[in-house]
Amino acid sequence: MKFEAITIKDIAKALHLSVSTVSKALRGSHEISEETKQQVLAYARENNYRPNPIAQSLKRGRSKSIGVIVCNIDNNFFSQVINGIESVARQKDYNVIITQSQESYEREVAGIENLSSRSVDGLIISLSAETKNVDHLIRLHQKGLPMVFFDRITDEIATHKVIANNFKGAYEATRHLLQQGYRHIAQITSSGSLSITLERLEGYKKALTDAGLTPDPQYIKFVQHGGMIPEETQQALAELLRLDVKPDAIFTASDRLSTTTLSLLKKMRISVPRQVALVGFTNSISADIFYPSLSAVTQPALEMGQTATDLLIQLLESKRPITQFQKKVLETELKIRDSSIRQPQ
Amino acid sequence: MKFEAITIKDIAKALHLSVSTVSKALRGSHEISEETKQQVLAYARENNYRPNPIAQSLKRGRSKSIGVIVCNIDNNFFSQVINGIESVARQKDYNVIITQSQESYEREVAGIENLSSRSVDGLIISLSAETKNVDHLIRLHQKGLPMVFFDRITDEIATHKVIANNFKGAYEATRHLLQQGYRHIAQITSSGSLSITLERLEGYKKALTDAGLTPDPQYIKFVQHGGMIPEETQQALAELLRLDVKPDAIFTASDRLSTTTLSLLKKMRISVPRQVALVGFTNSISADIFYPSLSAVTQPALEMGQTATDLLIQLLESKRPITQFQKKVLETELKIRDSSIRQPQ
DNA sequence: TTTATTTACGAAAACGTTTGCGACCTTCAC
DNA sequence: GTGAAGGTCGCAAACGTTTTCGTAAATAAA
Repeated sequence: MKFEAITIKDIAKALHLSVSTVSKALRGSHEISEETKQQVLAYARENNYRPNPIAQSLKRGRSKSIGVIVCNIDNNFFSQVINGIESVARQKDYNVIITQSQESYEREVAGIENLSSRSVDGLIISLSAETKNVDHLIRLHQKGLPMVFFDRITDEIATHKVIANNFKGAYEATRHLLQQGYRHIAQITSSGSLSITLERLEGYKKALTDAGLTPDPQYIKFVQHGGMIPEETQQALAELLRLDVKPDAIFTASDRLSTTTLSLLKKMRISVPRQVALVGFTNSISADIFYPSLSAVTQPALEMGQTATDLLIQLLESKRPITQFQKKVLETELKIRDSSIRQPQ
Repeated sequence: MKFEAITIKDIAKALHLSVSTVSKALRGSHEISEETKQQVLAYARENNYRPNPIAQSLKRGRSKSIGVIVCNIDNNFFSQVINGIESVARQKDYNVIITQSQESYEREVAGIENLSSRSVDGLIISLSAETKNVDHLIRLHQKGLPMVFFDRITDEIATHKVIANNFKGAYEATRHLLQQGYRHIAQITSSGSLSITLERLEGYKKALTDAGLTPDPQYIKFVQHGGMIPEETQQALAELLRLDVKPDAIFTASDRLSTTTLSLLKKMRISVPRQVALVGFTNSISADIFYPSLSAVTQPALEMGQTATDLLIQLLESKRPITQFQKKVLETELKIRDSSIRQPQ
C-alpha cells in the first residue's frame, strides 16, 4: 500500500548536500551556484522528483485547492458550472473538491464544515433549497475564509457573487407566453427561500402586470426541494390542473422542474402546447430533441463557473484585503421552441 | 486573507499543558487522566477546535482524498457516476478531487500527474477516448498508487475494475432492432481504442450473426472523440446515409453520441423511427421526453460510482497488500421506447 | 523501609518543505 | 595587509500534528 516517493532529503543525501541547499537549488535561488543547481536539477529530473504538495501546503498555509458545494452534480446546469470551475482552477493550479448538499440544509452544513476546516483555501457556493439560515457561512466568512456565491446567493454575506439575470430571464419567458396569447400563466418554482426563486418570481410578476394582468397566488407553486423529489412536482402540477380556471401555460423556474414537468405532462397525456404551454429554465443540451422541443431560458453556466472561480482566485491571491465586491450578472438567453408556440385552435 | 484557526499549541498554552498531552487527550488516550481530558475537550469545543487536516496528512502519509478522472463531467452518465463516488467517499470521510480529460490524452496525462504527486491516496479512472497507451498509469501503479478503473478500462493493469455488461447491453439493443424487423443496422460508436467500444461492438456483431447476418464494416462508424465534437458525429452519420443501401436502424454506443445523433436526425428532417430507427446507450434522465422517446440501454451509473469507490477504499485501507482483483460487471437495462418501434408501412 | 508497578504527563523526533541567518571562503579595493 | 563585499552553503526553526520514550510522583507489594 505504500507509495514511496523521493524527497528532498533523499536528494541531499545522494548528492552530499544539505536539505536547504537542495530546496533552494530546486527553486532556483541565487544563493546557490549554477553548478550545484544543475546537479540538483539533473538528479531531481532523473529520479522524477515531485515536491510533496502536502508538506508545501503545511508550510505555506495554503492548500491550493478550492471547495465547491452545489445541490447536485447530476443536473446539466450544475455540471456545466463545475466544468467551468474545473477548467480555470486546473489552469491556475488549484484542485477542485466537490460536495453535494442534495438540497439538504444539514448536508450543506456538514459539507461546508468539512471543506472549511482548513483543507481548502476558499469556497464556491450555491445554497441548498432547504437553507434559510446562513449563520454557518457567516461564521466562516468572518474568520476570513474567502468565498464566492453563484446562482443561489445570499444578501447576508458581503463577497463576490455571480448570477444570471434571473429577473430578465423570467420576464422574457413570461412576456413571450403573453405574446403568444396565453393569459392564465402559472409558475412552478423552487423553494421560496432561494434568491433565484424570488428573482424569477419578480420577473414573472412584472411581465404580468406590464401586460395589465394581476398575478394570482393560486397560480404560483413552490416546490420545496427544487424538483429533486418528483412527487413534490407532481403534486404542484396536479394542484394547478385542479383549479377552476386551469392555467393555459406554465413557466417552470428551474432546470430539474422543467424536465420533470414536461415528463409528467406527457405521462398525463396532456398535450403541450395545445392544452398547456410550457417555458422553462433549463441548460439541458437536449432541449431541442424533447417532445415537444422545449422553449427554454438558458443560463451561461460554463461562464458562471469560470467567472466565479476567477473571482475566488483573485480573492485568494490578493495581497491586500478586498473590500469592494462585485455582483456579476450574466445574461440569459431565451430559446423559443415548440412547447410555447400557440397552436391554431 | 488569513484564516487564523486554533491549534493544539494554543490549547496547550492556554491550559498550561504540553502539546503531546493535548493531542492525546483529544484522541482519548488512556494515558491521560479523565479530568485533563474533560478540560481539554471542553476548551477545544468552546473554541471550535478542528485538527488541521494537512498536518495530519503529512504525519500520516495519507491525504484522505481520492482523485477522479473522467472525460467530461457534463454528461449524464459521468455525473451520475460521480454522484455515486461522492456519496460513498463523503460517508467514509474522503474528499473527492475531480479532473476532466476532455477526451484528450495529453490532458489525461497531465491531470493524473497532478493528482498523483502524492496529494491523493488513490485514483478512480475512466480513460479518455484518445488514450491508446497507459504507460503513465502503469508507472504509477507500479510505484504503489492504488487505482480502480470503471467504464473505460484497460487490460494492462491488474487492479479492480467496474464496468457495465456492455456486450449484453449492445447485444440486446441490436437483437431488439432485429426483432422489430430491421436488417441494415448501423452502429455509431466511440474511439476504437476504448474497451467499451470493443465490448459493445462485439455484442452488436454477435446479435447480427446470431440472426444469420454478416456484420458489414461499412455500417460501423467510429467517432474519435466520443461525440464531444459534434462535427465528427455529423460526418459519421452523413457517411452512413450516403451508402447505397442506407441503414434502416442505428445503434449509438455512447451517451453523447445518442443525443447528438437524435438531434442531427431531427435537423436533417429524417423521421425516426420511420426512416431510420434508433437505439442508444444513454443515461439521460430525459430519454422519455425526447421526440421520439429514445429506446436506450441504461447503465447503473450511480452504482458504478459507489462500487468503484468501495473497492478503492478497500484497497486503501487494507492492511495486507491485495493481489486478488475483482472485475465487477453490472447489468444494463434496455428501455424500449418509440425510437425503435417499427411503424406499419 | 525498600522495591516494583502504575498513572499522568512532557520532551523530542518525525512527516517534507521553506527560509532567515550565520559561517566560511574567495575576491577585490584601498 | 586589512577590511569589505560577495558568493556559496549548512544549521535550525517553523508549519500542526502524532507517537515513542522517558520520568516523576503516587500507589502497591515486599
